[in-house]
Amino acid sequence: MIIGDPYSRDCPTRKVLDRIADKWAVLVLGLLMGGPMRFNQLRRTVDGISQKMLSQTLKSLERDGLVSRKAFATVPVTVEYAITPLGQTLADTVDALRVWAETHMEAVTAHQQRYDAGAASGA
Amino acid sequence: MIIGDPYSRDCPTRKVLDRIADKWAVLVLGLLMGGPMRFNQLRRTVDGISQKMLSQTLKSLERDGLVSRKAFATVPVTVEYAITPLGQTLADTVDALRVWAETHMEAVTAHQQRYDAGAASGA
DNA sequence: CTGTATCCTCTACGATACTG
DNA sequence: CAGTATCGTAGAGGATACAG
Repeated sequence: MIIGDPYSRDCPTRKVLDRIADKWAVLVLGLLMGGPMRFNQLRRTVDGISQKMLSQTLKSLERDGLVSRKAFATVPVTVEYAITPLGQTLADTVDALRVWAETHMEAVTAHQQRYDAGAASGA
Repeated sequence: MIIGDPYSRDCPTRKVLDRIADKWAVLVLGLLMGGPMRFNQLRRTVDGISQKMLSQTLKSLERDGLVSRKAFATVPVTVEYAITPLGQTLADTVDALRVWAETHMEAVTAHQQRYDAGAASGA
């Protein structure tokens, strides 16, 4: 049954991949590393996210235990989201990708340009 | 304009994220770590991938310089794909995610179940 | 302020068929 | 065997409006 085989359809590793695939989740997670934030505060900070996606992302992160939600019964309801210890471990891991990007993105871009130039001239 | 800010729309880090987001790319990359493979060989090994996606994925990986393509002018054309040194560095980084998954996936799943149970009862 | 529900579009992907 | 081109569909995600 090979539960650890990423090449089979049902594998926990693929699930993590899908979570990382969600760029909004990664972005929000990274943002919360800097401390708790409120809903609209997140929305304003993450460039381009819609309420729907933010809401959806936060709910998903909370369900996974990566982020915690705390509501305050103030007059206009206030909600604070914070990263959990578990979420912190994932965020740290994902951060390695950011480092990779910063280190190698230039090489990738350069290669893309060479590739595009070559493909255009029929090579 | 903060080009290095992942929270702005145009940021190299987001591009890497998008690449990782592509589970097929990750899967193929991981597979090629074990040595060069041919097109249909990859197709047979990666459970559930379509020719279209495999073709597309390989082309994309090649363009990024993460994978190299070598064609042999045999009677039925033979093509071999191999991971590049650059691709290797990414694969290694991504592997950290696999490790995270194996380490924490159980905790995540457990939390999901608790969450679902709580949400159902209205807590 | 913090969400949820609805609609609507747009694209990613699979299936299929065809070429070198 | 290795790919490309076309078509159809399902789902992701944005915009909007509404509710607690």
